Amino acid sequence: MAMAMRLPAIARAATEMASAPVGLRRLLCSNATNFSFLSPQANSETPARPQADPTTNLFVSGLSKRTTSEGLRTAFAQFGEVADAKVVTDRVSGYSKGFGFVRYATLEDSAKGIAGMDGKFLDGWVIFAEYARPREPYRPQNNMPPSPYGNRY
DNA sequence: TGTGAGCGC
Repeated sequence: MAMAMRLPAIARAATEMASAPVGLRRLLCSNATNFSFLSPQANSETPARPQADPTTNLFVSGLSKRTTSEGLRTAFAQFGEVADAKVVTDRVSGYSKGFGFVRYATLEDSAKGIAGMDGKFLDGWVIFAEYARPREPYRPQNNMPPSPYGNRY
């Protein structure tokens, strides 16, 4: 009886925690060093917005290492048209880094994707779906060693 | 334990 209660209770707790806003999630998932509710201006204003601006692009974390880009696309495709889905993998080992990106065709779809997938289970792991931050500008790695003669010809 | 927070090439 008691054993039968264990798994559902854990699953429920995980889902509840996952359904909390991202800021609160950080509080629940880690031993927070910053108790912002003790701060006077915490209620009036939140200086740093925890959530990125809405985009068609989603950042998905908490993925199982076994989840592939195809699995990611399949899971998110039930809530909208997925234009692109990618699990980020380590270049040398090929293993998943445990997070990825899903780009929907429209903003409406991406909103539905978050609502439908955030805090849900995928391959046995509770995943987090949120709007992705704009990708860092691509700068080609300049592997040229500094010339002893300087950069002038 | 591809040891688990994160933002990709």
